[in-house]
Amino acid sequence: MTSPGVNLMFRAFSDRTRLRILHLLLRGELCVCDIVGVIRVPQPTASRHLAYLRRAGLITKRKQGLWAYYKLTPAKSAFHRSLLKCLRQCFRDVPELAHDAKVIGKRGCC
Amino acid sequence: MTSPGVNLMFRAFSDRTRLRILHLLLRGELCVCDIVGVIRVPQPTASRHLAYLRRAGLITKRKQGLWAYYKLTPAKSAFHRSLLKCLRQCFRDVPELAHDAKVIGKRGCC
DNA sequence: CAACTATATTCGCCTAAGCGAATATAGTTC
DNA sequence: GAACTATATTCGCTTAGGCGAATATAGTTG
Repeated sequence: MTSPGVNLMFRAFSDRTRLRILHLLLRGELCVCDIVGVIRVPQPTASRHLAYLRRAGLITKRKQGLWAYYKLTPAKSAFHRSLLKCLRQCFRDVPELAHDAKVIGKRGCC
Repeated sequence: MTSPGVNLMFRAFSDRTRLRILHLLLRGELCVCDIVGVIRVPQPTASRHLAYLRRAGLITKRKQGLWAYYKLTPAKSAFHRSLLKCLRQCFRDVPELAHDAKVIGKRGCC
């Protein structure tokens, strides 16, 4: 009846851990262990949030061997594009995003 | 420790009723009875959501006599501006917003 | 002040969803 | 196939928050 999509996408952005994951993915594809290594959260927690983001249509998964790589879904609507812009703008308002950016700069892949 | 602001604002957008209220307010100030009249939700429900939106810093309240008028808070950050843009873009993705716009077009004030 | 009107708050109930801990799955390597 | 590694799922617990119904508050009008 009504679009669950928009609500679900906003909801996806409303959790701190998920916001950090999304923001990391702005830089491109990452595997789970990279994400875990940067945001320092238990691996099952990361997987749970990644599943949530996938359900919301915000990220896609690519499996290769033991690894799972995630990246942002390319925006397919004006709304989605605007949401991604919000994501970029968050940077200055959410302190841990700056921290994450610094940490991932210093890392190789897992 | 961490910014509750961004999370809270996203969360505020993730409820269907609140999204409808916010979208109505894009047109300017409205009183509670107007909102109730358009989105057809019990008055206490509307008040509850309005209180939520106020806590999130998204709307402000003006009391005049018996009436309470609400309007969008002017954006004070790039992030907030982007969020409002999302709000405008939602229009085509959330069917009831078009309906609401039609209904409010035909109304005088309460 | 009594009746009325617009708005706000409280209460009890129920669901979504977050977390840590444990466990399952799947692919790799020896 | 046994051990190992990366990732996913499940479980039990807890909190946020949605809803309807009832009630409270505050301002207005007679």
